[in-house]
Amino acid sequence: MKSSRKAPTMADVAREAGVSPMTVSRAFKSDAYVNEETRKAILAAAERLGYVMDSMASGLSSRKTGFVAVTIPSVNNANFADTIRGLTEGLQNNGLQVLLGYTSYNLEEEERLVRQLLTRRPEAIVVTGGKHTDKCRAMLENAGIPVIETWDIPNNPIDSVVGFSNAEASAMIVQHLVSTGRTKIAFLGGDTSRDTRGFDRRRGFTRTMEQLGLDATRLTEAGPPPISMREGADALSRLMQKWPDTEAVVCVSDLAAFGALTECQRLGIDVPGKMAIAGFGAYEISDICVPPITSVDPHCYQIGMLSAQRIIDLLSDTTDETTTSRTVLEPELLIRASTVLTS
Amino acid sequence: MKSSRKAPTMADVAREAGVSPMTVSRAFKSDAYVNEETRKAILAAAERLGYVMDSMASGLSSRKTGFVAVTIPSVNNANFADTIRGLTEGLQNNGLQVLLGYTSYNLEEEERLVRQLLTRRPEAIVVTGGKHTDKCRAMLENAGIPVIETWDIPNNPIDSVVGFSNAEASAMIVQHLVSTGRTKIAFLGGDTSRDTRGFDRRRGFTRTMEQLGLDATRLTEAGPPPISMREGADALSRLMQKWPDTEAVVCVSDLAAFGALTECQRLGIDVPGKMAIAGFGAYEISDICVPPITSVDPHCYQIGMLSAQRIIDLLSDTTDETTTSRTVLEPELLIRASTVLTS
DNA sequence: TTGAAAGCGCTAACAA
DNA sequence: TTGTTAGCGCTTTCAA
Repeated sequence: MKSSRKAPTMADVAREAGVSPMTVSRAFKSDAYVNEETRKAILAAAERLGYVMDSMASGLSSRKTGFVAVTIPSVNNANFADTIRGLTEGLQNNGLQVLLGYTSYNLEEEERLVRQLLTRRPEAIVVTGGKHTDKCRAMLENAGIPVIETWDIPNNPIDSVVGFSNAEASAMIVQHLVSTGRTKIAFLGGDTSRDTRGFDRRRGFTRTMEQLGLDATRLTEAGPPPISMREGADALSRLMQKWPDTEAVVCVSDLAAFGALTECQRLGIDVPGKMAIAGFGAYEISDICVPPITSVDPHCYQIGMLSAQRIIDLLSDTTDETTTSRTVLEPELLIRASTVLTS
Repeated sequence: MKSSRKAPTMADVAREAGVSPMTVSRAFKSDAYVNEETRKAILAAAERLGYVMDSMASGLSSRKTGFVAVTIPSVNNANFADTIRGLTEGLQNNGLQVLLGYTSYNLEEEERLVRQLLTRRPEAIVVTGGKHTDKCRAMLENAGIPVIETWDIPNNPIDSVVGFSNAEASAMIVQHLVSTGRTKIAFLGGDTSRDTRGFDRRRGFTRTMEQLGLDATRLTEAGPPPISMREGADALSRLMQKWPDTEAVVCVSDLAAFGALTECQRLGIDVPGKMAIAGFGAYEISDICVPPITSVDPHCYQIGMLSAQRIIDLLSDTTDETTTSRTVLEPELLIRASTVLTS
């Protein structure tokens, strides 16, 4: 906070370089026609003055802010962080910048956040999930910009979708567990409608269990999201008190699954001998812990990348196509030692 | 992307409500003097038109964008995520919004990012660490806004500092390990100057070891940051080949420490019997894994909160004080079973 | 290839 | 309490 004098503007640079402001403006755009020599002179003048372009003013004038608004449930989550990376990387080559906010898994908070973000006139907006408050949905519909719903496959999408079936992810795991001979299978977490994705995973669990004619009532609550490792551990403890003969547990996330694994270690329950454990999210921990935990990879980074791609397509395409596209990713089952009997 | 017609402006709302644009502007500011009835009428009119304020235009005019720029090394890191949470929460009550970017632990990337962020005319900027490229430092110095350097205590700070001594964090751990009777202590990670904080932690290790007259040469490289759990595991494996009699290892982060712990489990090395393991960062995993891992809590959330507080103070304080303040947090040693011999 | 004029949507400053 | 005027710093559009 040294020099507190007013920041130089284009007019200042123009004066310094002996050209008109408009020429300075052109010199800073990669495309525009400017004599190579004058451009050099202008850039030098700008450098001398320590000029930094005001992209807010630029955006106001050109009606292109260069922002893409993104909302995620939590910043402290490796899965969403990967999606953000994919978005950022996919977008930055096109001069677009992510404007990020988090909702704390709260739809009212999402509404507040979306309202705030739209105020910045983003050129597109990416939201997590397909469930929103009515007002939020209305805002998104009327924003007049591309809207991408991710991490889910809404029945009634607002615009574009880049997601996967959370229910199917659970189904894959249940089928795998059954194939290893387990039938007394429990679900841990996903008990609140706040985390619609976790809720969907639990629904996928019960549905698949029922289809296979198995008992789908072993549902252990673990509280509102995000479920911590500790909550996963506590939930497993309660689970074993209630249904001591449980042979396998499907957890709403790898973090909960790891907590459950540690609880088994503390309780002296052999994994996978006595108990199989599976998670969700392909977090690094499930790959490296002992034993490694079976998980499902939803391809978080890809979700971000494909969303970015979609946005770029929509923004560059002049034809005002109303085709609401739907990109569905296939979750990948990662079978690991926590569910495999090596007998 | 339904209604693609032009978004309503204040002028539209003013017309709809039968007042002047200026009155609409006032109606949207919480402080300004507006008749309660006219305000209601205006808000109703805005609602009817689906009006959303353009805070870019507002910022241009008022010279207050409401942005606070923040750079962190990585989004996918629970520690930095906590700092972001602290910042966001501390700032939002004052109508300030975090504009986030990540540098991938790369100073050139930081420079690029800072340049881009300054373009948005933030009212303050928060950066991680005290090491920057010369150009980046110059930009920060000339930005004319409060600059907060965090997560470190630079010798020559740009402006304000909210940090802690990474070297001291290591010192605390070394002293603790020595107090438990270990002398053959190694350090894992922090071998690259890219991660200045990790580097400082390693320096703190060697310095403390030397002060205690112990061998400070057992330094195991783990590659450029971020160090994954897997890299921690691999590094421990190499460490044991090179110095099989090592009794304790100080890891650059809890993630590396957990990786090391799992490797010990795979190698059949008893922790803490044969080997003590300590980490850094107070990640949840180190609290819940078996055995739990001794760590140091740098109070990440507090760093964010205090930075936010400092920014608010600086922005509200009209006196143009040049006092570069320095807030130093005390890391907290969390002694856990991974280093404690229960004999 | 460059410049001049007008205005993006809003608010500061003043006047009523 | 409300309105008027004049920009904020840039780009669009048109003319040179």
